[in-house]
Amino acid sequence: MSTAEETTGGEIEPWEEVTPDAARRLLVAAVEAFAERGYHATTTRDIAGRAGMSPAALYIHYKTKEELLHRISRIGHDRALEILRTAARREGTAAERLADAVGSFVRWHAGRRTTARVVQYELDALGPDARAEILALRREVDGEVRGIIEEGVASGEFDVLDVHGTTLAVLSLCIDVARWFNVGGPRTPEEVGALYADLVLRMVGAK
Amino acid sequence: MSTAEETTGGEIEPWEEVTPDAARRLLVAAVEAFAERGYHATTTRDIAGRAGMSPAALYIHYKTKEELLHRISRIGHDRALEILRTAARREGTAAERLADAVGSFVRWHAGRRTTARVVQYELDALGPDARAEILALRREVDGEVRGIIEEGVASGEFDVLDVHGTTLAVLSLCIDVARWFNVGGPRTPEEVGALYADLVLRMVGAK
DNA sequence: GGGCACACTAAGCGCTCGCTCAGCTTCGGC
DNA sequence: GCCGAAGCTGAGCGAGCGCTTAGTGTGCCC
Repeated sequence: MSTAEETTGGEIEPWEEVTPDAARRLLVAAVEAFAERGYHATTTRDIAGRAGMSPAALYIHYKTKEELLHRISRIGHDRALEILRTAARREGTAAERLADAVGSFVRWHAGRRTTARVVQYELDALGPDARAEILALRREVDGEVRGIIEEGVASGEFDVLDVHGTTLAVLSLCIDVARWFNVGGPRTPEEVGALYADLVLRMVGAK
Repeated sequence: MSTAEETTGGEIEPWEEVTPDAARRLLVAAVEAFAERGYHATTTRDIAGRAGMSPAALYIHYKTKEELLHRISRIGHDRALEILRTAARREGTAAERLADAVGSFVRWHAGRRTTARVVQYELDALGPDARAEILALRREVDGEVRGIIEEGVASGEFDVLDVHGTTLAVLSLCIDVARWFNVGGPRTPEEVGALYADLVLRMVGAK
């Protein structure tokens, strides 16, 4: 395991908002472990060990193992939403903004694959309250993409019959990258982002 | 919880190849539990309880909890491959066969969502040998879809620059249905299948 | 330099996990 | 009517889980 150094589309080293240092190390260790084995198959001893600490140290910075997942999920969803908002609110045609949104969203899912995996696939491990909070963020994510598509349809740029269904499909395509993308594989996050942006423009019938 | 009765595209009641009856009940219970909570969060007591048996009964029919997952994954992948092969080998243009493949594959992921969820998302819980066996089946799945796309490109029906990447995206779209599809939701498996078939034809630039 | 807040560890508690095993019931063959 | 095989249960073992607690080391304020 090496320190991650891939370019991920203008992102600074993440998790810097998590302090103190020991809490961040634990959180980064949890992201890696959850992404590798899943939340339920990860032990608190494993997380603490990866962070170079004893099992009990975890509980000084986090109340429970679930709080770690909640924090990761919250920060990850905030970041995902920020990426989409930036693309949605820039200047340009709907096609340009949709391509930008899909491209950067996919680059994030590929380049920060470990984080994205936890964020997208471990939602069910959260308790009802945390889950509801995260689901609200997901609806905002959906809204950003739907907004761009609706504008493209309104302006005549796009040819889409089922806006909701197509929005779902676009997000689906992006999110699933976290499942299959292989960091050591033949494709860079940039290449996948460019390919998927093109495919999505075809899906919406961009002129 | 009711007995599943949705139409799923001409499928007979599945798991009938699993005998004796008690073994099938346990396997169906395991599919439900794994799909709901995930493999690692499911206990053997839960599986046995759903099947109306004591915890020890499980071990008369299966050596370990992992063997249950392996059997489910194997049967599910066989079924998925069969669906794609049927579509790929029928008569018709590449566009017709691709639409049929995507439509029926999506209908299966939506209509048999619990099975599909386990099949697509619990692969990592398998040991190395079982995992390798399943990965070989996945390569065959990939090959069937890629084959149709290659034929469409060769015949001039499709306009695709990156065949491998586009194949990945098409499968991605289908598989992710198992993550978000809601049985009580507003869309039927048939509707999603039809929408996704149309989107995929757009992705490959079908004339 | 004494006292105290803070970050951390070693040890371990109570619990539940996957899985086992001795024994009970049922049933077909003769 | 007896017997052995097969299917299943009740009780429980050893292990590992999330988390707690008592105690230790360290650095800062005065």
